[in-house]
Amino acid sequence: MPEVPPSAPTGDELLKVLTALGNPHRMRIVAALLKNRTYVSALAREIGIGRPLLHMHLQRLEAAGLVTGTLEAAEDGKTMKYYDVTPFVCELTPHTIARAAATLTDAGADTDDRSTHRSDRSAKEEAK
Amino acid sequence: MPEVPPSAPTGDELLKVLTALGNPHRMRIVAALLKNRTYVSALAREIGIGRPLLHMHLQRLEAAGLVTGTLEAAEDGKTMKYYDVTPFVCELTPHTIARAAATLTDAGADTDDRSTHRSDRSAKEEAK
DNA sequence: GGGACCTGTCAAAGATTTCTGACACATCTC
DNA sequence: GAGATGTGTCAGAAATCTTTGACAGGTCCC
Repeated sequence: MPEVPPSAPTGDELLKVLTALGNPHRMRIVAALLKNRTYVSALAREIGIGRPLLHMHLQRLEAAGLVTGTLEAAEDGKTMKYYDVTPFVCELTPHTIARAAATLTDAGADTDDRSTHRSDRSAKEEAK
Repeated sequence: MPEVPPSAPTGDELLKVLTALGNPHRMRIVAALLKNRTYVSALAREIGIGRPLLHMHLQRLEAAGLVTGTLEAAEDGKTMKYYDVTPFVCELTPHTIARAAATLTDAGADTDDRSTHRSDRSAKEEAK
């Protein structure tokens, strides 16, 4: 989905993007990185959060394909990890969502369909 | 943000939309409602989840302005709540995110800026 | 009245996400 | 070596989200 030409994302891809972006810290991270790329420690100071926490957020964003990190050696020999934002484009409309929802993997849950759902009294029927 | 002409959403609005959409069930709900509007109980059966759960998800979607529910009286006198999807449009790009992030309220947290952050040993300095 | 629908709400359990404080390792400078 | 910087990881607490079962009310039909 991170490609510049807006292609139809699979359900799981879009879901990952949405959950990645649906967090104030991560929105600010994208904003900060768009303004100017930096390395982890500097970014942590700029945003005002701890480094382990930022690390986790960056991983989430990178897993969704929204940012990319590269290890680079500074002139003084220190290795630092610089992050850049991916120029993603994603149109969010009912249609887009529906299209994506059709290809949702639901990974991690039962993939079968035996009806063991319902909760109310309106459940005991339906077997007849 | 739910307006048809894509206006710039505030940070909190966009955040609400993203967290609302970032859930497989809610994506399927939007998809199902786009195909044809229904009432809560029928939708619960169609999606295959319990009614109280669906109720919660619908509330979340409605709070984000993505769907709207209306109580309607059927011909036989039963009152049922029909839901429709709002024709929202939302362009998701680094720029959009950055723009929204600038107006993030961060409601529910400290709104001041006294530096009580950082975690590593790399924190004890910075005051000098 | 009893049964089949509809609506809503609540409390508690379960599962995830978020956050923090260590820890370990590296290089460069004094 | 000590101190300041950078990297990464881990375990556990804290907060949030998701899910379920039970309960409340309503109308209609036999």
